[in-house]
Amino acid sequence: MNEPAASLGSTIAATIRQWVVEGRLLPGQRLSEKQLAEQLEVSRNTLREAFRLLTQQGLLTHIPYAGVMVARPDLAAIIDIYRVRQLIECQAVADASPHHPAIARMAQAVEQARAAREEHAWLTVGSANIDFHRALVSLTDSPRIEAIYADLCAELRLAFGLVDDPARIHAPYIESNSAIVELLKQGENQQAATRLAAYLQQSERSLLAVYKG
Amino acid sequence: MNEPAASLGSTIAATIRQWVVEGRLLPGQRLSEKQLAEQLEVSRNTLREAFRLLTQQGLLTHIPYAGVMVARPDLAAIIDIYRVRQLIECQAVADASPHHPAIARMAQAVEQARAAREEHAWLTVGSANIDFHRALVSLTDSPRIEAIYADLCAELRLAFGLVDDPARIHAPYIESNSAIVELLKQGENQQAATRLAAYLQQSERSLLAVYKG
DNA sequence: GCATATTTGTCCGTATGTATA
DNA sequence: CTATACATACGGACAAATATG
Repeated sequence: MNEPAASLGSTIAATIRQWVVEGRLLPGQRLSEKQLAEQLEVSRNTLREAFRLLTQQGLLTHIPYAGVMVARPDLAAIIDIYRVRQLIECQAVADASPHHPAIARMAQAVEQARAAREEHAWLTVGSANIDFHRALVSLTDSPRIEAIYADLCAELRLAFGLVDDPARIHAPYIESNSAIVELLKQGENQQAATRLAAYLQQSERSLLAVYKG
Repeated sequence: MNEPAASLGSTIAATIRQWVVEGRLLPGQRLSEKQLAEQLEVSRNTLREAFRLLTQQGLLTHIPYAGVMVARPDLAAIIDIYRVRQLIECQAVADASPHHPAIARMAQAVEQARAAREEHAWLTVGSANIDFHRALVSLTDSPRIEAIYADLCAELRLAFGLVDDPARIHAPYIESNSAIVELLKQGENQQAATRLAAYLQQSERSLLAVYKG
């Protein structure tokens, strides 16, 4: 009944995952087995297990006999990620009950984002925005969809990593998120879904704009 | 420019995957590392890599220091799988263009199912039904959604494996599938989605009924 | 509750195959 | 084309945890 009792491989995977989303490892960068194994003080076999997990999650790219590298999301990947987000999130909102407990978590994330914006803590604003969408997805009450979305978020953070100014990306959407919460509470699911779709489209556009530069 | 040059681990994974969907390995059955490694004539490390891949895909369950076993989908898992199917498939149909090339593939799958039904080849009927839904999902033009759905199908086959009579499960839905294709061609997406939702609900019910027995 | 046997987890050394300089 | 560096795969070894008596 205690913690998952994670194996060393998954622990290492979590570490590398952290490095990737923190930007400590950059997209396209090659990861040497021997070098990383020495640095993390694990054997190559253990490291390889971690590589397989992260490759499956889309964070690393594995080319047989050529090694693994940090995935480099291209334009097509970003478009695809947003297509999946649109499908999952809009449907989640459309089918939501006005009394679902996740709505409270969404409201809480909005408040956190507002407080962080006051202090110009843009990194926190970004995290709160992600929390908002994660809570939104949990409206579906589906463990599998939540797991899929978690992987998607990791890939997205990889893409966001190339963006220098987090304020531009996240800050303008706080009020939009707040409006979605209110609409859900009132049972106006269709309006909420429309609003969410507009947000996603705009977010995708800003991200794509950065990639063209 | 040649074949994907799959690693041995993924080759072994494909073999085990085949065994699982064929019913050669039963849900809940424990897989001994040493025994399987000898049987497949690979080292334990290579086999473990295959285990990681399949565990990530939901086909195997891994408990640290207790080994891996074939996943045993419970009632909650089946309900969850159908929730994901409903979300993905209905949205795919709702947003589909009447001229999408995937519609032709759907129609083709319906014809294959009809032909197989004539010959009472129920296994082929089942495969054609799966092809129908796979084509339906490709309406989204999203590689990630198609990959997610492929994993979902593997889990579903695991659950279907416990069902003795494939005819009961698949045969009645051929005409329903055919109706969906026609509605899509006419641009009646909402009606098609409604019809699809009814099918999924009925399919879920029959599967759950078997599990209670 | 305790000791033992089995299985998994992890690591190392080595040989082979592949890609790249 | 050759050579080097690296990933891949193997087998064996020991440590850690679990299960069984």
